[in-house]
Amino acid sequence: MLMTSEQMITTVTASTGLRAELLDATVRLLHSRDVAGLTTREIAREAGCSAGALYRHFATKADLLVAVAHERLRPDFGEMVRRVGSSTVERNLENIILSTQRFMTELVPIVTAVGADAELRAGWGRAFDRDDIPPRRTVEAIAAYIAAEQRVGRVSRQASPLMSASMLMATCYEDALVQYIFGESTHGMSPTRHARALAHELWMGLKACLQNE
Amino acid sequence: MLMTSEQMITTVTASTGLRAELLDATVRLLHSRDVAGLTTREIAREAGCSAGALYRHFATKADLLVAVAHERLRPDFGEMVRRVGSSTVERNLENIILSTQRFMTELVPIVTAVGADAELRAGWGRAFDRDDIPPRRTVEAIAAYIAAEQRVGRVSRQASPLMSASMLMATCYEDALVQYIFGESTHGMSPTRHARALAHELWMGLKACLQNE
Amino acid sequence: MLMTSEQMITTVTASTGLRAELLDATVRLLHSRDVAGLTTREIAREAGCSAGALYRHFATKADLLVAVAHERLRPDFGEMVRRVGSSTVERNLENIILSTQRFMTELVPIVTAVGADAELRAGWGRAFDRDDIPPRRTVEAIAAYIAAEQRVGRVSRQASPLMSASMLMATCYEDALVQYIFGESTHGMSPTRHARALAHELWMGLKACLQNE
Amino acid sequence: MLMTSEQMITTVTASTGLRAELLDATVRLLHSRDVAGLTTREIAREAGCSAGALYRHFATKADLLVAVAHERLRPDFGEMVRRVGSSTVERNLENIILSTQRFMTELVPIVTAVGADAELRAGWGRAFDRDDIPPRRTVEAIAAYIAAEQRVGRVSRQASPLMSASMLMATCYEDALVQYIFGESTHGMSPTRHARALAHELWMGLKACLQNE
DNA sequence: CATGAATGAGCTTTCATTCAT
DNA sequence: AATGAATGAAAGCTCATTCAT
Repeated sequence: MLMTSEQMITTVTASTGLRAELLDATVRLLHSRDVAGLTTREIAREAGCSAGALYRHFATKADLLVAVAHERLRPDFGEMVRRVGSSTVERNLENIILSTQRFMTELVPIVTAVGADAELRAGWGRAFDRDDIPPRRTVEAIAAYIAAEQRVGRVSRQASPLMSASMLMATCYEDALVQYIFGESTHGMSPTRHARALAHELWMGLKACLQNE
Repeated sequence: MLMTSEQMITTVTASTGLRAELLDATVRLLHSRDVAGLTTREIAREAGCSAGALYRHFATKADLLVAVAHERLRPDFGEMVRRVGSSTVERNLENIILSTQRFMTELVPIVTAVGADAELRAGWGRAFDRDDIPPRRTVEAIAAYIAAEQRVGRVSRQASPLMSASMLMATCYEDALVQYIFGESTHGMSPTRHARALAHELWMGLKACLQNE
Repeated sequence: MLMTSEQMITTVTASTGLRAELLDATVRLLHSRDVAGLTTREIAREAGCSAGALYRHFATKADLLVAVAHERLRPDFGEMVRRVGSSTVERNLENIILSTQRFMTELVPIVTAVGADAELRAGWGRAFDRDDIPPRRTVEAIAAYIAAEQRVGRVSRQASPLMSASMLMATCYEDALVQYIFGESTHGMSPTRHARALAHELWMGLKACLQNE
Repeated sequence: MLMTSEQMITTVTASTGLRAELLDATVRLLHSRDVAGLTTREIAREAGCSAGALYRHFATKADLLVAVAHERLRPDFGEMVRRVGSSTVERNLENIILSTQRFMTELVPIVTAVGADAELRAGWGRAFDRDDIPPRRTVEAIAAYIAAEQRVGRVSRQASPLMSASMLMATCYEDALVQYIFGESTHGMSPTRHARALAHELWMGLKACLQNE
């Protein structure tokens, strides 16, 4: 089985330290769609500690959000590769999309909050290796699956795993973003239907004219 | 000819009223990539009026930004349909992508700023008809082109114009967003190369096995 | 006549603008010996305006204090030179000392407050030309008088006007500082007696063995 | 031999108790020119103990600084008197000035920090006997040397040892203060040249017209 | 006794908004 | 209608001090 949203993002264990409590509180506030309340004071309150306590664990607010990105936003698509060759590619893509959808629903508020603040943006820019930014990691994980299918002959040689993975991820992100802002998705589809439609469309390109190869 | 970036976003008519001047000034500042500096004072200065004058035309800053979305962020892909049947589909897609890339580069800071503020988000949510939200309009414009090519037989009947248009738009948005936050794109490609690669990958899916149809 | 303390430091005109009011309020607080209360809020309150209003006139607290230094701490010893040749040198020195004493009494709290804050210190360091720092100006004004007396033959050719002026100023500063901190001067003398004693001692060095020249 | 800077300020005995360690740590940090960073935490860290441990020895930070003044800032010019009659007075003065310069360089940040805080100022005011404040002690030590030279006939009877000592000390203090705030001395002289010039000028006054006595 | 996490008041600064002119 | 000075409620962050362990 593919993992659930929680598993993808973080194992929400009973946070022992205040540090973990603060990370959790931040994610919780971010999900509450009330980014205006994403103040250090509010985060501290949500974590059940004082305003100053936050700064014992994170030098700046930017650092806290970088830590959130590092420690709470690391999707693990590792299991997917094991499904290579089994089921159908289209069906596997559909499952990957469903997982990515859930992941993006959680990611959007955070990315939006960081993107809107020049300092946080710069903080993230600095915090990640040039070659290890989160979206690349996600894309590469998905691309790895597609490339594997390509190797076993279930995906056309002409397809670019990276571009297709990129389209998959981007479409899920955009859908989550539109839902975040407008309350409904671009195409009034349910997540399930959207996943099926997207998987189908991607599969069209990936199979290409396999019979001709 | 494809339209320039400015044309895509708004017809910069000679703004007569102060109201229009303020909307234009806001868009201009938003383009300068400094969303943090998007203060009412700065907008007023850019529009050449006083801080207080702004409030004679917009009750709040949120209202101003909603108006910007309504009246200044309406991309017009109309011309694209005229290219149906000419050149090659892949080449036309590439041009559409190049335009969309530019559009998204300008859109990202605005969407990010709105998305980060609960009040602005709610404002946008209220300001647009359920069936007329901006992304849908953009997607539909692109889908219209694809559907037209489908009708003239240059795109596979099995392709979904809407889903493909959606992937195109989303991929451009995501690329612009990553560049906005991390300074470089997910795949170290130049916009031109990325446009070509994306057009190619989309074309793989759209042509499908045309010869079999 | 030598000018009074107020004249030396600033003509306390009825402050019209808020800017002047803020400068005055700052000087007033500084004199109140309660440097802990030298917060922007307190300064604003003393000036009778809101916390934010201060920042319409000064970009930072450091800038405000630099302005205080520039516009409120400019002693004018110009008149002294006119006394060259008249009265006795010792008597003139005594008057200069009395003025300098009053000046230093006002200067000490400000210099102390600035010196104690790394940022303010750096601000002052930047605000003044390398060759035009306040103490140098004061010393040179006094030295100018001594040099003039030297030219008319009432002070020994062997004396260094600059060093003597420096000793005069420093001694007055030190006396004011000790009084500021300990409540009484280093030598339990009254200002008047101290001025006389200091003038006498300086005169000892300045006349040297005039009869031998 | 004249004593070194360390000897002048405090005998750095092997601090056994934590109390002494804290006093030493404070002096050390004060010397590092970063008075702004003089936090209780930093002091504790420098002393190798925890933040809370400090409060077992000193009720407040103010108390700690008062203790520092009492127990660590007692310059001892005692050895100087032994040089009476030997070398030349001017040369001896030069050496005294060099020592005083070093002492003042270290004293300035402390005095500034104390002077800027009303509570610390009051603490120091209370901590010292009216007749035993630190500057008086320093002045008297220097004056003792001058008076001794006076007794052996190498300094004019008309000179006031106390006033001259006062000028010497004040000039050194002022020089150190200006250097602390503005980064360079009032007269762009090196400490060595300044010491020579000051010694010379003082000597002018002290010798007076010795031949006439 | 020592620890160091936690407190919370207070600091400088920003900015949407108001209102006397 | 327009101005722009003034407001004042936050914001992020610091640090002397306390207290359960």
